[in-house]
Amino acid sequence: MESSKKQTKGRQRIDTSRRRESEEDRLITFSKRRSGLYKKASELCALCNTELVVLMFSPSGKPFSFAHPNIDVIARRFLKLPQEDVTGGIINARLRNRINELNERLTQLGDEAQAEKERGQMLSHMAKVRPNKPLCDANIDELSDNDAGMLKAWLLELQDRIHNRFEELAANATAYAGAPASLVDDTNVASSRQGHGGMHF
Amino acid sequence: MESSKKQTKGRQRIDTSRRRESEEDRLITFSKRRSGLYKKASELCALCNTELVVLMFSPSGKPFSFAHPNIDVIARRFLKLPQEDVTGGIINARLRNRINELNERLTQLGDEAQAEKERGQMLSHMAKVRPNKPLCDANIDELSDNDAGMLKAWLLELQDRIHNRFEELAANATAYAGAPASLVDDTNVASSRQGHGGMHF
DNA sequence: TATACTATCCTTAGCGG
DNA sequence: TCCGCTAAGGATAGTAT
Repeated sequence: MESSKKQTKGRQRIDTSRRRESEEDRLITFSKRRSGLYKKASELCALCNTELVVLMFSPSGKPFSFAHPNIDVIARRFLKLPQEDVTGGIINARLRNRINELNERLTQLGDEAQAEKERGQMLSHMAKVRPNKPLCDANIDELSDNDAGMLKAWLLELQDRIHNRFEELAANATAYAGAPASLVDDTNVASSRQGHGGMHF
Repeated sequence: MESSKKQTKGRQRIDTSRRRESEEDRLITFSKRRSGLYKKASELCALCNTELVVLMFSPSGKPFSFAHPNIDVIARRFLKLPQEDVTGGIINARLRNRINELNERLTQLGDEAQAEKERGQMLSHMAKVRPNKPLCDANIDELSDNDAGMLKAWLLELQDRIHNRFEELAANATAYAGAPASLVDDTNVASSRQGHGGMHF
């Protein structure tokens, strides 16, 4: 057949240091690369027995997270899939996508407007706590060159930020969540914990 | 030339779901893939204007971290490199390695034995705080399926863990650090903060 | 909006210095 | 231990659905 014309342009080079122009492009790229990052993270966990947490905010301000190696085991239990692995590996592509979905639902407790609002609240809170220390993104690096005391101070600050963020999220979660907490059987969840065994961190 | 024999075997397929057998292999793989993960993270930050934190523990128990997009700017400032980018991009391979080194030094405040000791202390502490909730790796996923209140509880627990870990690290840091904190000019660092401008998270 | 496809670009396993 | 090299494997930009 003379249809030797390429079906697609294939992957094109982009400047990975420059922000994507279009908001839509940014969202698509974020979604794809977030999946890629999760995969890399989980592979690192599996290959090196590493414990790992990723926290991030999407371009639209939504929080996302990934945590730990054993997430696939938990996901199987949650998804009511058999624990034995028919593929011979720990995880396949489709299941991984399901896991990513779970990770996303895990932290999508507020909408974009809410996230922006919280961001403003956190900034003002931080200004109150340490008015002479702006605590910009740089601090972790700048502080690290000093001593453990300052690193500790930064971490306490980070804890405070996280705490306040999720205080807000928790306060407004009922309105956002599809079902109230009372519909979930807590004892059922608690009992399902016993079979896990491995405890790290 | 008849020397068409391959110089190396090139990249070989490995099972990314199975732990590397050799301790040395695990360390090498961890080092390489940690760099890769940092690169992916920084690209995601740059491309999508995303704010991002990665916390991880190496196979030997050492903590590592990566934070935020502007890390390269900060690293340049810290390394006393010119802010203008001669390569046209934000960052090149060599500089990225320097940044990774900084990230590593940032969190390498205790040796392996110390980390193990702390781990034990944290576990006993956690057992005291919530004796009926083992708080295994699974919790973040299990809790997420319930409601924001439980997610918040998990995060508070995580804060507690981080807090205790770094309380210990801070207490023992002077003995480990190469130089006492007084050798570092804090005012110099503080003044260098002003030029940063962007403040996120 | 998320998923599938594919050509192309990028990452990295295995070695060597 | 960390650096660089090479080639094979893997991730993904653009596209269509």
